[in-house]
Amino acid sequence: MNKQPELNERSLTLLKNLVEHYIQDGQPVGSRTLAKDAALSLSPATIRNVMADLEELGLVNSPHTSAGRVPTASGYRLFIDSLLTVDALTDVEVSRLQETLAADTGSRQAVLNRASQMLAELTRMAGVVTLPKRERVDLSHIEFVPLSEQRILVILVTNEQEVHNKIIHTARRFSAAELQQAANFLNARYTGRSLSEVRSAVLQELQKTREQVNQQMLDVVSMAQTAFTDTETDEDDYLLTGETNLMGLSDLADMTQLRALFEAFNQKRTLIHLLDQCLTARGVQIFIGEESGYHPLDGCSLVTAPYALGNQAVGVLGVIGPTRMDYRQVIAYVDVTAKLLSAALNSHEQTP
Amino acid sequence: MNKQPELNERSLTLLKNLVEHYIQDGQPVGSRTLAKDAALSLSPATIRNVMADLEELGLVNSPHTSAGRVPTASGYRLFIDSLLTVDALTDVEVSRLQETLAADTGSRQAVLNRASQMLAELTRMAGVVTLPKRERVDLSHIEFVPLSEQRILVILVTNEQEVHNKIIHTARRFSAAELQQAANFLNARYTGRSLSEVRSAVLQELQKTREQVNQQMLDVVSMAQTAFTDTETDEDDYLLTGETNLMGLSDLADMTQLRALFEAFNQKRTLIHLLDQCLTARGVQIFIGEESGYHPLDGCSLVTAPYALGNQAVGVLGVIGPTRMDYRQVIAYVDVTAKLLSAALNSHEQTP
DNA sequence: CTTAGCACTCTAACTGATAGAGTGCCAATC
DNA sequence: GATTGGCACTCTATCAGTTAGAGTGCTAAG
Repeated sequence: MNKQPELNERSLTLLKNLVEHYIQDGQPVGSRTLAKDAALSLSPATIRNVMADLEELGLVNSPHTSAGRVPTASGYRLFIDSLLTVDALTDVEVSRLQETLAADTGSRQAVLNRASQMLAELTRMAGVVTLPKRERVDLSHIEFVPLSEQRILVILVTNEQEVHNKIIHTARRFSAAELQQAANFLNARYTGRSLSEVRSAVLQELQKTREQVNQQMLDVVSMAQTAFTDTETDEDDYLLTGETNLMGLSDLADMTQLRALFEAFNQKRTLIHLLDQCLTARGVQIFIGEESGYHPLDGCSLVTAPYALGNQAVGVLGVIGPTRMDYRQVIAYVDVTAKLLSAALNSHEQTP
Repeated sequence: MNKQPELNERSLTLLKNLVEHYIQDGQPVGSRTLAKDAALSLSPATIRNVMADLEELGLVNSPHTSAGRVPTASGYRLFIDSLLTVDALTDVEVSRLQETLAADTGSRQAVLNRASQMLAELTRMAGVVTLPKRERVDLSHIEFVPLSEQRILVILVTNEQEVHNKIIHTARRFSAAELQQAANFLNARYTGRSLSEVRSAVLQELQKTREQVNQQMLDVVSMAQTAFTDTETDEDDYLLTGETNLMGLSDLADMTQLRALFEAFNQKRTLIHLLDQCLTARGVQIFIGEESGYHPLDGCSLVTAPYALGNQAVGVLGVIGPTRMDYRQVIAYVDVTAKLLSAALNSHEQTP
């Protein structure tokens, strides 16, 4: 393999044109078509030679002997990374989107949901928004409510607005007064501190108290310990809208494939894992086809961008659609939606 | 129209055979096929005459001139109401299902979800379970947590286990002590009584108190009033599983139809309304095809049965699938699942 | 390096022929 | 009068054969 084909300007331009054509029509594009529209006037024959090179590099593909060429995953990748120019949206459009998103009503969840719907509607594909990771969880208030014999309902208010409920079973019965006392103790002592701080503080308390052999105190502390464990791990979830847009896109007409995709949407677990990987990326990130290594997404691409709360990226939003999608448009929409969502959440945070 | 064709025994048997054949093969069934298997030995010609009668009555249908007959919605209806014999499941099967359902772990929601999954798995179609209507909602505990200036988090525990959160805005600022006092007052006075009782009692209190012109008390009561409104209307929802089973059923291969169906699943509102209608029915109820008057369900049937908590039917479960489904089997499964679910919920209730 | 030309391949679409299934109707039969 | 056998007719699915079009690969010439 001494022959290492160069990717000169011309080849790249041709690849770009090919991808753009294919994205528009969904048909394999032949040399004649490319010869016609390119600013560089070349004969079909020349183009065929270039195509042969591109095919050798694995950037394009022929479905059969005499059909035009189709970009491969690598072809899309090169196109997106080096050839694609994304136009910013007009100010008018941006502010229209902002209005939709920030329509003042609603909880944080409602805003996230609107973002997902907006993406789905704009792109006519599936929109997805992960729920924000609560990086710092501050204890606002804790309350114990006795249910039956040894069951106690723990109500945990964090970050001034999020409420968690948890039923715990205790070794012995606690009186209402005891519970009240325990809650008062914890509230007075730990309000405003982060949950992890509280957890370790309570643990220390446990050791200190053990020395003093105060049985009641020890009970309370060990109960609190139970209450604080695993409170954060609940909501690893996402909001998916417009999945049905994916039906009826000719690219995903394969029923079995579509079914696998929808089952994956229901499972959630693997997809959320994939989305989490996008959290650390700076801006828009794209998985093309099989790149994700996640089988149900074969034939699909995922375009994501993280959104922030404060200065910290806490969640990811994006669009799922067929590999043959209008990346230029989708990237622009995903990008601007992420920014608008960050803005909306932060302003919402300041004036609750 | 003086000719009113009789539906004699023979015609009914033939209809029954026809429906059963069609359910199995999905192919229009012709006179010869019917002539072969029927216990009553008739020639195809005779059967053709009967078929002509059935067609005139709108019970069967020919897709085109020379194809066999297919049952219409009315045909299915007659079949289900008068001709179908449902075998009870074997004890072994029932107890196997019971084990799956009652696998001791989990909240009530988890049990409902397992029921839905069980239905989906058994029938290979979509299973649906509505969340129970809380007919009687008893106050177990109420708590007020001050958030910021005039925002108060109300935590309402009902029926010993269900927790509702609600943020209310108040006219003036309340101190933590005041809130504590208010909660104590309400808990002491109203625990164990139904929410609607509490609501009206509080209202009376409001009037009585107004005469005594005790401002603080009045504030508390009016706040409680706010807290108790609209607490019940939240969860009209259902658990749907196995929707993806519907893809790939040849009967629903039509993309646009399938898409409408899935969109309806997402909307939830109309479907829940339809399901609510089944709540009052005694046992298994069936909507065939367009009977529901609900367009996205065209071509689908809905088989439901209510389930009970105590002696009161509080929810509905069922199966959604193509009109051409094995009703005998599905009805048996839906029926037994409803009974098992009722049993599981009630035993769960008694030994929490 | 580029281009024109040519042979070749593959697909999509149309055609016609055929077999099979099923009906409707009529006349014969029980 | 109900039932049946026979026959003509209709509709569908399928297969093979044909054609047109698009596109490629290769080669030789500019």
